[in-house]
Amino acid sequence: MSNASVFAALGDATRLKLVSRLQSGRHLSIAQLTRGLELTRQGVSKHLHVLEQAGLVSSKRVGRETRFRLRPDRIVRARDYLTRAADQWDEAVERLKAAVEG
Amino acid sequence: MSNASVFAALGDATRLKLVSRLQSGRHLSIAQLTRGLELTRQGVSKHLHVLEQAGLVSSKRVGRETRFRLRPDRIVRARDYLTRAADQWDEAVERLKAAVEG
DNA sequence: CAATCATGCAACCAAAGGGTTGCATGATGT
DNA sequence: ACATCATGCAACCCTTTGGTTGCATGATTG
Repeated sequence: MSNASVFAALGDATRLKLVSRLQSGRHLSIAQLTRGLELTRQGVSKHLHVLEQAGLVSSKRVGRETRFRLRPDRIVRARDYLTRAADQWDEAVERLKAAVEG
Repeated sequence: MSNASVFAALGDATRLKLVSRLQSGRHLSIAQLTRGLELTRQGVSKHLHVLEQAGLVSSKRVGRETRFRLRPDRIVRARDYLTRAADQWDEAVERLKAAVEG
């Protein structure tokens, strides 16, 4: 929900890998996402739940498997937050410079 | 250092507030940064250390106080990472669309 | 229907995190 | 010199987190 929880969800190497793998645009099952990670299926499942709680991912039951897909809107929101942060810093520094020179 | 540690550092409401306050562009002491936060000075000090370890902030001793300033380069790097993530997702979805239609 | 596959749920565990208090130290102001 | 201010360091505490194992359940396949 909040920006902090989105950043917290991204603040784990395993979860970043999951997000990266979901950038293929496809719906992937937990078993598929577990492939290649040095981690049990349940561990991966927990990470996916964290990503879902943060709104970065959504899930849909398809038969006996649960498919996950990326929700890029939250990523875009987080990116915009950082863009504004960087811009505000630039502006503040410009103001300070002007104040010193003036 | 890594992207994950930068996101992890940003994944806390208190640390986001500290970053926000440092966007003024000035060097602020721990005591100044503690003002207005419902938290002890030592708590704030720990958070600042986390931000510094992640490279989001740097510190300099000035007399009896330690001043912190923002290092926007790491923020920009994190923003660029999210930008690429969103772009790659868009491209992947376009490819999937084309494959379905074709 | 039986075997198997994908998952969820619960219990459990060690480690990390966020917070506090107490004390030591070095710089400032009177 | 003395009192004070800003900080660092260490110990401690409770909660969260990242990970596991074991078992139950619902879907698939033969």
